[in-house]
Amino acid sequence: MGNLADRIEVYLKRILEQSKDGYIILQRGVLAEEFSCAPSQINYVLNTRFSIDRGYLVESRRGGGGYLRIIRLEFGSEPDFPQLMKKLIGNNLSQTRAFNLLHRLREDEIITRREEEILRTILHRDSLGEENPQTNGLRANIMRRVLLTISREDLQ
Amino acid sequence: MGNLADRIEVYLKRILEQSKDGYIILQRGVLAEEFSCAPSQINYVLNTRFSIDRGYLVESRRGGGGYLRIIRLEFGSEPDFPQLMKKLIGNNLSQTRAFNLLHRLREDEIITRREEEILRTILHRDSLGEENPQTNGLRANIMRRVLLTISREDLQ
DNA sequence: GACTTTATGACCATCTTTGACCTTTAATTA
DNA sequence: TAATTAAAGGTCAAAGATGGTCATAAAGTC
Repeated sequence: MGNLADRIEVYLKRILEQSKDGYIILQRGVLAEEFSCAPSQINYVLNTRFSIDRGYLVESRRGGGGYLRIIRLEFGSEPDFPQLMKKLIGNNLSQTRAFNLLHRLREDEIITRREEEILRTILHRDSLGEENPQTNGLRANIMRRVLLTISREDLQ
Repeated sequence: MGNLADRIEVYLKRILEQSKDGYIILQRGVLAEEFSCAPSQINYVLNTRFSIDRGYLVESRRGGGGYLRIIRLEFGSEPDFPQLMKKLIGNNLSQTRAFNLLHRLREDEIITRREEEILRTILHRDSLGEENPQTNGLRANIMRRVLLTISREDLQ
């Protein structure tokens, strides 16, 4: 965790966890100031660590009184999360996006750490073959079917 | 044992021995610096001394804050695990044989029921494509990599 | 001397960090 | 109130920081 992006991620997740409403509001400039970094670094963290695939939504507003709002999307209670996931997966899934989705499933405790590692192994380029439309299609296919499996009643 | 590769190997194995989680994290550049050698020498050591056949997995990350993670596999004490795996799986694995193997792993309590179902889903024809030498090769590849993953000491 | 193992360096891939420039919105002013 | 200014946040490309690969040289071994 030596790098800045990771530290900012940890910090944001910590206060997000403490917030009771499932979201936090903050200012980009202030946060950048606290970490002594370029403001755009905050955007980098938001894009890579708080993406939709990872289960976060970021709203913002510019101008005076501008802000960032980071919202945690939990589907722990969502009964048809496979449906949502299906939308996220589509017919093409890159390794990066697949890993992000697994990250989210793990954070929501829908899969265990071991299951995440097993699935990462399988969805890795080294298993499926170099990244191209065909393997990305295969990856999407596998991911969709896995979600159906883990949402089976008898496996809860 | 006077050569560099051997000395690096001994060093890494010593700290790996002391680690309680079965893995260590370090930086390639730093290690190379400590041994006053080319960074690629570290890769040489990892490839020749910390290969899968010898019971290790190596993960890495590039860019700022990058690192190497060397993970010990459980079968470290079982020296012919790779041999066994070759015999069981080989370069071609039909769906039927894969399912039988999963069943055995489940009976031996090496994987959970849920893990078995997930893996069945993935190794099914409907995921990988109709049975042919190519998909059977892919299935074998996946199976092999999954077995290695669940042998990771940090996942026990 | 031929073969194998070890070591290096040039070049590549990926992830992070920064800075210059842009857009949007609120506050102020004429 | 329309125009202007100030105060946010957004984008993107380039530079920086790692680790990976591969051909080749150097060193050992038989």
